[in-house]
Amino acid sequence: MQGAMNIRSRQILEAIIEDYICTAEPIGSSAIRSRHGMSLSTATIRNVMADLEEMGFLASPHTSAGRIPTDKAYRFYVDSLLAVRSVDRSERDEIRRRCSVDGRDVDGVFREISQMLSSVSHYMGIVAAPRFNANLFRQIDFIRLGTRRILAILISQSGSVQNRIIEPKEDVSAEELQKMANYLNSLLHGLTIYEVKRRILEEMESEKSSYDNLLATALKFSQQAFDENSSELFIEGQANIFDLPEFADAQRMKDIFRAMEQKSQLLTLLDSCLKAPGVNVFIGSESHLNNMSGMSLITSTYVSGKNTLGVLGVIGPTRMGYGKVIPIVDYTAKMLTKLLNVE
Amino acid sequence: MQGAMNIRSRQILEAIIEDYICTAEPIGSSAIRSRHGMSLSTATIRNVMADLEEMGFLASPHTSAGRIPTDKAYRFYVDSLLAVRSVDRSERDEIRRRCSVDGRDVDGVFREISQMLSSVSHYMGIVAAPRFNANLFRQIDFIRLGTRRILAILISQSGSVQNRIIEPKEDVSAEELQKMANYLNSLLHGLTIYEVKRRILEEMESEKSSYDNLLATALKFSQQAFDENSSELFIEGQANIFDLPEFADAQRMKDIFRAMEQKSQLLTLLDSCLKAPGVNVFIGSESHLNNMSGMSLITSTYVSGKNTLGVLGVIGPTRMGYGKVIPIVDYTAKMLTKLLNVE
DNA sequence: GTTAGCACTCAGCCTTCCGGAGTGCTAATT
DNA sequence: AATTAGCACTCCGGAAGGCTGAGTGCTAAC
Repeated sequence: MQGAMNIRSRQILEAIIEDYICTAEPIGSSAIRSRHGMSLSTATIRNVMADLEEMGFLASPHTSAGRIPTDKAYRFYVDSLLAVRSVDRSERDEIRRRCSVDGRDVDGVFREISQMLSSVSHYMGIVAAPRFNANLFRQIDFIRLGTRRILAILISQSGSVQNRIIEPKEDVSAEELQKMANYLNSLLHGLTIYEVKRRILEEMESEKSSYDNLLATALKFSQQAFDENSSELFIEGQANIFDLPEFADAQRMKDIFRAMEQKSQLLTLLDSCLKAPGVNVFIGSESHLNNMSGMSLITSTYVSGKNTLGVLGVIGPTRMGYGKVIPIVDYTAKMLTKLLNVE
Repeated sequence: MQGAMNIRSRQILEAIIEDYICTAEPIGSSAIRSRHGMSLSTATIRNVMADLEEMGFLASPHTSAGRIPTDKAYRFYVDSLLAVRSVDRSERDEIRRRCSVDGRDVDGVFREISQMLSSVSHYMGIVAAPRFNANLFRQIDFIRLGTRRILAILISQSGSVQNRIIEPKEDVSAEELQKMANYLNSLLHGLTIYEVKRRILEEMESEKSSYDNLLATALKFSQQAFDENSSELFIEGQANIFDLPEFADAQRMKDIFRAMEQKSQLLTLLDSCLKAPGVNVFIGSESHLNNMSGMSLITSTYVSGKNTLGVLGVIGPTRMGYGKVIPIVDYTAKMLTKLLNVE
C-alpha cells in the first residue's frame, strides 16, 4: 500500500479535496464516510489518509483536526482527477452577453470582461490588455494643446489607443505637426510597434546629418510617444475574496491587497503565459509570487490572427472550484478572441 | 460654565483632539495634564471634559476609558482651532516634482497625482479626472477597424482623449468616415461637449427629412460616441489606510474596501464639490456616504480658465492630520491648475 | 472655582476548565 | 493481509472566573 496510488486512495483524496473546496474546514475521516456514502470504516479511511499525508497530499493543522489538501493535492486533482465540465448554460449566456464592444471604450471592454469573470466565478477577474508593443502600428496623430505642449495619439491595428503628452523645447505649429504625422504615418505603415521603435532609431541616426529640423523633431516626438508603457491590468471583484473565510483575518487581507496593488509582479507572471497557449493553472506557490500563498490563478490567452494578444483569468483561493472555473476562463478567452477577430 | 466654550475648554478640547490624532487611543485627564504641561488638576480637567461630553464634543467608549473626539469636535477644530500651516518645504518639492505631464499619458497624469497625494499625506489620494462633458470639443476622428467596426476618438480642448467602439449596421468605407469626421469637426467646432450633444440631436432632426445617408450616419455615430461616460476616479494608497490601528479589524477593512470599489457614490459627492471652489472638508458622517463613518475627506478643485474641471483630495480617518493635509490638498490643486493652464 | 481623596467601573489579559472532534495505535475480525 | 472496533490521547475553542490598571464621577475640603 505504501506509496502506491490505487483507486481507493484517489477516491478518498478526491472526496477530501471536494469537501474542502466547499467548506474550507479540515475534513475528518467520519465526514468522508458519511458525506460520500463509503462502505469503508473510518479506521480504514484514516489509514489511507495517513498514507496520503506521508506522500505529501494532505496536511493537518494540528493533531486533532482533520486533513487539508496541499498544493500538491490540488495539482494532482487538476491533472488527474478533475472532470472538466463544460460551461453551464446560464454562465455561457452571461459571458456572451457581457462580451461586447459596441459603444464601449477600448479599456472598457477589458474592464467589463474582468468584472464579468469575477461575477461569474465569484472570485477575482483579471484581464491584461494587449501590450501595445505586440501590436501593429496603424496611425499616429499630433494635436497641439498649447504653446509647447503636444498630444500624441497612437493607434494600433487592433484598435488600442495610447496617448502621450509631449513638451518640446520649442513651439511647433499645427501645420508642422500635421506634416510630421503624415511623414511618420507613411514611414511606419505596416510595421509592428517593436519594429517602429527600431525604425525610428535608425531614422534618427541618418537624419542627424541632414539637419532637417522638422523631421528630426518628428522623430524625437515619436520616440517619446512610443516610450515604454506598462500594459494595463484590470483586476475586479476583490471584495469577493474578502468574504471567504480563509481571508477573514486582517493580516491576510492586507497581504492580498498589497499583492494586487503591485501589478508588475502579476504582469510578469501573465506575460510568461503568453507563450503557453490555452489554459494554465498555477496553484499556490507555483506562481512564485509573494503573498500569493493560498491563492491559485487560472489563465488563458486571447489571440488575434497569429498573434497572442493578452491573457485573462481568475484568481481565487487554492480551494477554488477548478472544475467550474477552468471552463469559464477557457470559454471567455475564446469569446474575447472571437470578439477581436471580426474582420 | 455650562454650555459656554471658554478658552480653557478650547485648550483642553484641542489637546484631546491632537493627542487622539497621534495615538488613536482614548485620552484620559492625566494624559492631558502631563503631555501638555497644564497647571490644572486632573479633577478640574475631568469637570471640563464632562461638560464637553455633554455639549457633544466628546464621547467615551465605556465608563472607565478616556474620551474620544466626536465628528462635531473635529468640525469645531477645523473651523475654529486649527492653525493651517503652509506646506513643508520637502513636501512642496515632492508635489512639484510629481506634477508633470511630459511623456505621460493623460490618465497617467491624474493617476500619478493621486499616488503622490497618498504618499505625501500617508492616507489615500483621490483624483477625479475632468468630466468630458464639462469640456470644450476639439476634434473627432473615425478609424475603421474592420468590417462594421469603427473606432471613434474624441479629443477635448484640455487634451482629454476618449474613445468608443461603434458597430454600425452597415459597413462604411474609410473615405466616408473621413468625410464624416470633417463634417462633424466643422459642425461642432468650439462648442462645449454639452452643446455638442444638443447640436447633434438638432441636426439629426433636420437631417432626417433630407435623407442624406452619410450625414445621418455621421450623426448617429457621433451620438453614440458622445454617449454618457462616467468620469474616471483614481484612488491610490489604500494600503496606507489598512495599516492604521482603527482599521485593523477585518470587517472594517471590508467596509472601506467596498466603499472605494463603488466609485459612483464618491463621484456624486465629489461632483457636488465642483460648485464650491477651494478646499472642502467632510468629516465622518458629513459626507453622507455609507461605510464612510470614521473617514474624512478633504477636497479641492482644479480649474482651467473659468471652468472648474475636477476635484482632487485625500481620504483618511477622521483623526487625520488636518493641519498638514489641508495645505497639501490646497497646494496640489493649485499646482494641477497651473499644469493644465500652460497656454 | 479648584482640588484631593476615594469608591467604583470596566476592558483586557491571563488562567483554568471543560467538551468535542479527530487522531493513532492495538487487538480482534474477516 | 486487509479491515475494523475500541480506546486512550491530543488539542482547539469557547466559557467562566479573577486580577490589574486606567480612568471616571462624586463629595468634601481648600
